[in-house]
Amino acid sequence: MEKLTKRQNQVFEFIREAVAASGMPPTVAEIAVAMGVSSTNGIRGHLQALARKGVIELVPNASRGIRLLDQSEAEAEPLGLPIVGQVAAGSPILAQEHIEDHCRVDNDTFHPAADYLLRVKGESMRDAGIYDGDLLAVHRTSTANNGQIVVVRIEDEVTVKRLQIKGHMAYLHPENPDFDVINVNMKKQALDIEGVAVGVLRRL
Amino acid sequence: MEKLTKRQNQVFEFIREAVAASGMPPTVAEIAVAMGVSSTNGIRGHLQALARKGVIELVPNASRGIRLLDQSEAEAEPLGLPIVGQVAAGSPILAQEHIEDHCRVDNDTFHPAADYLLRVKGESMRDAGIYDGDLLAVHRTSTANNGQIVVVRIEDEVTVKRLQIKGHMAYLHPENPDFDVINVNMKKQALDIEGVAVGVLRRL
DNA sequence: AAAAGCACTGCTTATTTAAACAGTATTTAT
DNA sequence: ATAAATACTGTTTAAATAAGCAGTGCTTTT
Repeated sequence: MEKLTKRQNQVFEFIREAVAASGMPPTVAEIAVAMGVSSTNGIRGHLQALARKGVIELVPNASRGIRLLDQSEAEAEPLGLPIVGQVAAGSPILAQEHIEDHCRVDNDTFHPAADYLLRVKGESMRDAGIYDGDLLAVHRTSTANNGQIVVVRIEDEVTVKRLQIKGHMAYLHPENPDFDVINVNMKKQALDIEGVAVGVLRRL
Repeated sequence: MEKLTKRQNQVFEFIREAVAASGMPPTVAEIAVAMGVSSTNGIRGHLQALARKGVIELVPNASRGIRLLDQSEAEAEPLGLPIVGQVAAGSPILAQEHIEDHCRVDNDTFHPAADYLLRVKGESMRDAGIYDGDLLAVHRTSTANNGQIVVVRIEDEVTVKRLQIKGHMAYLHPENPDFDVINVNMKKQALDIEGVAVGVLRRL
């Protein structure tokens, strides 16, 4: 960005202060008075220079037609919760390569607190209001109660289902009649609970 | 604070949107065009009413002399998005008394950005994956396209439906066969679009 | 040394804009 | 029932405002 002259900077600062103070941009005449300049034309040059240098935009023939363009420095923003996409077989859910993005959602939005957002694949939980592409807020835990929607890993596959445990059998219920219940004999097969669902976030 | 009429609310909303979009308040004539009113005088009355009710301040003889007051959550970033519950007839959706709570969700999680979260009542949008108690992320706007899920005000009632406009008829489609389509003849009944749904947030 | 840019004065003109006047019809409150 | 507030149409006027023209010094760059 081209540098402003000292005077241009004064004019720019005045415009910013005026907008902050009164909620509307100043007129050219108001700037002239504030700058101690007797002609509005003395200011017009500055405005055109500011517009050319990209810090403001001038709206032709509009009163107070000065638009501040924010070239605000990117502030150090908290990353928020990681969005986890496809999980490769055998690797931890929160491995770096699974993190598609971040979403600035406060983790205490949910109870218990969410640790990450899992992008849901498929329609198997449709009737629970969880659709393909939704972000499922997940609280990491290795224990869950019957009836909770859980993120589980069976034979290196990660899936989301409603949990029911009876003795050594685990039944993973989909919420869609087109899908079958998955039966897991925990004496023969490993069933790892990765977390419980604590919320849903969908972008329309 | 004294409640606004429906029309006054529309005018107030437009001013807010205009300030946000262009960085300066609109002229009376611009508001008149946006409201579909042929005389600026039709708007002056609204502005004076809004000033009397304390939501704006009018600067005499100044072009664009409209100052938005009530900076409540204008820069209340740490609070996050307001959660709006039951909306009383005739008052702005974001009126203080409707705000149940806040949720620290970054508004650019959604596109376009969400302005507030509306707590959904009833099951009429169930098959769109929007359930009773869900928080609907809403972008404030007074215009929407066919097929979008919108927040509308009909006869002072606020409701969420899928929008379809054909000529002077508006059809508000529920997403649940147990509910009927609402037909609104816009020549007879006012239909005010309060915003479009941009996301869903559910706490399990 | 010349050219370009900066920072103005002073004046004029056209457009934008707020605001006032004079009405009408409808709704809401007393 | 009456008054007040709401929600306008249509026109006019004057103030506010942007923008153009023609200059004057001064400083910085080429």
